Amino acid sequence: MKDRLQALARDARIRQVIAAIPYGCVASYGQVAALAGLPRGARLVGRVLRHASPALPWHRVVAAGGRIAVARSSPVHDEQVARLHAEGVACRDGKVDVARHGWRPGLDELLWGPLAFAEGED
DNA sequence: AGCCTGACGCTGG
DNA sequence: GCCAGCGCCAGGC
Repeated sequence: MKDRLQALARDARIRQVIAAIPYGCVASYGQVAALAGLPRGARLVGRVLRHASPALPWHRVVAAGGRIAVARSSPVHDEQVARLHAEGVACRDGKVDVARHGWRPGLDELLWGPLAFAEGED
């Protein structure tokens, strides 16, 4: 039963990290996982996103290199591109310019409160 | 217990 | 720059 609780805590951390991605920025699955304390948990982030509430800024999570993770043919893909575009993040050929919109934690967190969300739990 | 699957990531051709 | 392979962590059956 404890495993179950740990799993929930894990997912919660992941959701919190995603929620912490600033408007107009994007973070990779691996980055989110790492910030959640799960070094090789990129796939877990994907699992969470699949079940997550639409209230989460899921569109700010992209694959490595700024690539939109879902298939270009998928309606979800278009949805994500639209949402990103809405906040000023341009998508070129299913990709986001990470150099320009990539989330670089440390700035905000350093100023507003260092990853407080990624600690408390456990 | 074992095998398949996945909104991933990295290396190499 | 696209595709194939292989590694990775969990969950569903």
